[in-house]
Amino acid sequence: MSKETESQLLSIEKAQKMAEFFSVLGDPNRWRILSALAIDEMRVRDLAAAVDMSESAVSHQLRTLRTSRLVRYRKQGRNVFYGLKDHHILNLYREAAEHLDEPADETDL
Amino acid sequence: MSKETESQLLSIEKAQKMAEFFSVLGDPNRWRILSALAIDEMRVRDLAAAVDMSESAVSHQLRTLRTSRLVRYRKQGRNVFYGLKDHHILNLYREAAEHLDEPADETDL
DNA sequence: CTAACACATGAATATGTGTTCATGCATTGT
DNA sequence: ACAATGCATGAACACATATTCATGTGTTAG
Repeated sequence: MSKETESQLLSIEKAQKMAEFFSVLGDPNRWRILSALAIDEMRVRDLAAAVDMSESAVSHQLRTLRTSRLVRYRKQGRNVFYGLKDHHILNLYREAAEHLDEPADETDL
Repeated sequence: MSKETESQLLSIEKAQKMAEFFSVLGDPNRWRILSALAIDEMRVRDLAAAVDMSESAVSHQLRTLRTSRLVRYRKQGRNVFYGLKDHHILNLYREAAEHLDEPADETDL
């Protein structure tokens, strides 16, 4: 699917990596966290309040998001500020939103 | 995050829909199936052979992909030909591949 | 120094998900 | 008509994953 070798069967390894990445985006609370961070940088504690989750749960999810390089963080004293890492997440959101907005036709049933 | 209302906290419902959609792309075998269909339209049976899965497993996955409107199908006698539905899947692939190709920096650990 | 605070982490539990296996349903060939 | 083919589906089981709870680490306030 890359520029030159478009449309080849994905290797098991590459398919696995794709799946692992998209799985990270397969959780509603992670999307809520990401959307909150799209507004502004935030501390874990404020993030937890914003999305109505326990600080522990948020911290666990942030670890996942860090591993996938979707967020960055910055320590300042005993606070840790998180923010979005790059533009890819926004592009993925837009692309998916477009797809979801398309009307369903009969063949989908 | 839409054009005008960029950067608002995602509602639980919208976050849920996003997550559901991305979850579909969170399985390696579904990516293998999609990449096979990117090459050409295919029957279930050939698809199963191509990705080395049982026809039943492929059929189950195709159902998921149909529900998400990622594939279309066309019946011809007792055969059913599946194909990619639209361009979004390719754009999502490219965007993710770009992200995965970016080097990890120290703050990710 | 000590207590409180902000966050991270590990273990355990509950819930979700993908495959297999068995079976069902059309359609085609003889 | 009957058997075989191609695909779909439901139940069950195995495995992954998200939250909670308890605890640990580092930092600031008193």
